[in-house]
This record gives sequence, C-alpha cells and structure tokens, in this order.
Amino acid sequence: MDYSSSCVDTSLDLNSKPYHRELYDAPLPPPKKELESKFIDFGMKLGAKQETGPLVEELNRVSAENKKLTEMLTMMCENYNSLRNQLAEYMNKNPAEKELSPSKKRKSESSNNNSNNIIGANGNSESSSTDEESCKKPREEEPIKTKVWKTCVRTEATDTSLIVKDGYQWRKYGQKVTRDNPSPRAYFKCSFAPSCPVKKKVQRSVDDQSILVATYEGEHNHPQPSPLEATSGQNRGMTLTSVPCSANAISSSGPNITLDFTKPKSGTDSKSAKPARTESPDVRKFLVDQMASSLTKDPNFTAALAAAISGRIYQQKSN
DNA sequence: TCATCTTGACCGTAGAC
DNA sequence: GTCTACGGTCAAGATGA
Repeated sequence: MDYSSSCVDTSLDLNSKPYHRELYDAPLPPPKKELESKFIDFGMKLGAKQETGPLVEELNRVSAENKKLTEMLTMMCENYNSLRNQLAEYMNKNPAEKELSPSKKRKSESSNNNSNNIIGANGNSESSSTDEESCKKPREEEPIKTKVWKTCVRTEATDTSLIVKDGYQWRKYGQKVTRDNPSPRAYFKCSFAPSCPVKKKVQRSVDDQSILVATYEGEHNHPQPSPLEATSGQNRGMTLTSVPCSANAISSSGPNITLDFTKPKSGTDSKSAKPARTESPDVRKFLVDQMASSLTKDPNFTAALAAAISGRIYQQKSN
C-alpha cells in the first residue's frame, strides 16, 4: 500500500544532530526565509491576512528561538571539544592510569568498558569499533570484520525494560548479569530477516541507570523495515528512520545527542510504556523548540497546514 | 496457534595456578 | 595442563495476542 502517494506526508524531521547533517540522505528543507516568504505569499493569495498574521508572528518567534538554540549548541560543541582535548592531554600524561580494572580476569570486558563506556554528561557515546574488535577472540580470524557500534538511549531510570527502538525487529534470545554491571544485559537478534546476522546487546550504563547502551554487531542484509512492519509485533515501539548515535558513523569532532526512542506510543509496547519522564524544563524547552523549528522547516508540514487552512476557509465560505 | 520472552543450563575462552 | 570465572548462546517452558 502506498501511503505516500495518497496522503500528505506530515512526518517530522526531528533531527537531533544538526552538526552531522551529512549523515542524513534526505535533502535539506528549503531555507527558512524562503519558506517564510512562500508562506506569506500563500497567505496573501488567500487574502486572509488576519489568519496568517499570528502565524507569521509565531514563525518569527520560533525562528528567533531556533537561532538562540543554534548558538547554544555551538557553545556546547566548543566546550565539548576543549574538554576532549583536556582529556586527551591527561591520558597522554598518565598512560599508567588507563588500566584501573581490579580484576585481571576477563581483561577484555573490563578494558572494553573503560574504553567504550564513554558517556558524557549529555549522554554522548564515543565508542570505537576498533576497541570492541580488539577484544574479540583472536582465533576468530574472520576475513570480514563485523561492524560493531554503540548507541546510547536515555530512558526513564525506573524503566526496567531493555528495549531500544531503532526501527528494526529484534528477538530477545538471552539475558545475563555481567560481572562489572549489576544491570542485566539483554541479547537480541534481528528477526526481520531470518538470515540477518545482526546482533544487539542492551545494557544499562553503570554510571547512569537512565542510559541504555545498545551494542550492535554486524550489518543488516535487508532494508530497514517500514514503520508498519517494525511495529507489527509486540515490543516494537515507534520507528525512527534516523541513524542511531553511532560512534562509527559520526566523527568525533562534535558531540552527539542521545536519542530518545522511547517516547510513549499508542499501545505498541505495553511493557515499556511508562508515564512521561520528568525532564528538566530546559530539556523540555529544547525538545519543544526543536519540534517547532522542525515543523516550520518541513515543507510537508506547511503544505498540510496550508491545506488545512484553505479547507477551513472554504468551509467558512460555504457556511 | 504462533511468536516472543524468560531463565537455567551448557559451551568456549581466557587468565591463574 | 587443569581449574575457575566469565560471556555468549541454546532451548524448554511460560506467556500473551
């Protein structure tokens, strides 16, 4: 069934990583000014100035907020980079302190966590596949190295479900409590295609119980399931087409923003469906602002809005 | 009925001795 | 070489739609 052709696509491009735009294949929406002028033109054509006035005003307000947020983000990036440089400097000066694991056994896992569990204050993930792969058994001289990357997802700390919604179908095949983390680790296999070799491990971060660390191994040999397919089974959750904040896919030049795929959805995941988590007002404002700016950027949304307004005007005229 | 989850058991590996 | 600890996987039973 082709939904895209039959109805207006009002999907939102809630891009959480404005500094990594290159990761997204989708073309950039038209510049805001252009959009704004188009919108104003549209309003003029309708001859309903009193209707578009408040909207334009709102658009200006949102645009100003967006600018402010961009500045904030730039500042955060600068801070992040300076901190990263300081850390690198420190590590160079104190190479002996790299190994802090109390146990010599299972060195791989311990070092793995030391090197990979780099979740910053803002939930950044900076894992590297080489670290993970170096811990792999040397006997496995696989000609093709499996792609390994990590994703961090912030959830409610009280939410015990180890579910990361990434748009794919996963089948849980095991759960273990590991030595270095009291939280259990869940093992998933991609169940969308029987031959898909991708596996996923999900475990809460030791440092921050509200952060789920998902480790993906391998590459999908099938396209990402459509939202309908991805949500067909139980425990599917919402689907986002954005890539996870993978450390492999993202250069280390800037901070990543932890994606929260766990927004409450309509009855698809009863286990993980929890009340809306309590965010700080700043975070809420940020999300709301981002949604607002995404809405105003999205040509589909403006088209839908235009359609709705014109429909309303027609309705008023006909009455 | 079927798909998925849970969980104890099992296996392979690495480090200690 | 053997023992032990550990992570990863299997598979039978349970559960829910």
